[in-house]
Amino acid sequence: MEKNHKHRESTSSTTGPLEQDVLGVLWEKEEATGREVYSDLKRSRSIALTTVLTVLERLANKGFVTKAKGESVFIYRPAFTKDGFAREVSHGVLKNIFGISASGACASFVDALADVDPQELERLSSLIEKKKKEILRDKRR
Amino acid sequence: MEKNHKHRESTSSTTGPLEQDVLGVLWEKEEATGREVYSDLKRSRSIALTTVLTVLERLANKGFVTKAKGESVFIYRPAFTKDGFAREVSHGVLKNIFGISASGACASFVDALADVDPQELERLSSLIEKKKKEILRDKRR
DNA sequence: TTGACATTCTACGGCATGTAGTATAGGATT
DNA sequence: AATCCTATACTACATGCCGTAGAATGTCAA
Repeated sequence: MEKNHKHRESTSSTTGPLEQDVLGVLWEKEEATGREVYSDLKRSRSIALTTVLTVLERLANKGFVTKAKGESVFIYRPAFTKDGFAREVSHGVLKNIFGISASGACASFVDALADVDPQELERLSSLIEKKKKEILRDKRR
Repeated sequence: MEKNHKHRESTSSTTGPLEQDVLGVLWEKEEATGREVYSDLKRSRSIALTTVLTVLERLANKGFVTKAKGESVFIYRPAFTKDGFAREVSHGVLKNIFGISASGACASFVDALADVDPQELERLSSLIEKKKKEILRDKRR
């Protein structure tokens, strides 16, 4: 029996809670050293500096943060805006769910969105319109 | 240092590719014995009966399928319709992503939907309209 | 009884994530 | 130069999820 083991494709590109917290700090600060992120997180939880560094490293490998050499230390920056990140992450997951049932996903999407931020419904409408036009344009070409 | 380890909350309620395939068979057949699911899957991949049974068991534990004793064998049935499943699963994911950026999630939602099933855009529009009216109505009351 | 089939138990490998100690390297200080 | 501090890298363990499946156990019929 061969080992297939390519699983972890449907829900890939996810991030754990800690990783998201680290990203949160970077979005807040725009940029930070590992130690700065550490100091920030330490305020609300018990954590070691090296843990933060490891997580930053992993986030860098995943392409979610950049790591640039500063004067004497590395500076970490988010590779995406919050919006961009949300897009990036949700795209894969959603695509998969749509494959199962687009209508089901749509329904819960609208519901959830209405719950969280009804104003956003308006914007979603325009997004759809824009997308529809985009598709038409592409088709014509 | 205490062990916290409650991770895997953000992207929980996910299912792997094989699990989804198994669900797919059940949706197709409405109900099936383990062996039936196995026979079906075996047509397109090399897999053992017990593997399928294990997966069915896990899906039952997760609440995605029901397991009922039939005449002489267990009968497995989907606990949700495809739509329901898509709702269930996307709810958790979306809630998390909305927490990060509602607008980002919207954008990628539309993108992903357009990728998979452009026709569905139309329906999404009406869903939104309906939702907006619903909100208005509720407000007036 | 024996054998076929159903179901459960147990278990391994790999990967993602949280967690962090330890080693190393490079610059500052004495 | 010897020492020390800090930044970073390396290494490693735990846990949980998923794919995978053999082995043990149970049950019914010929």
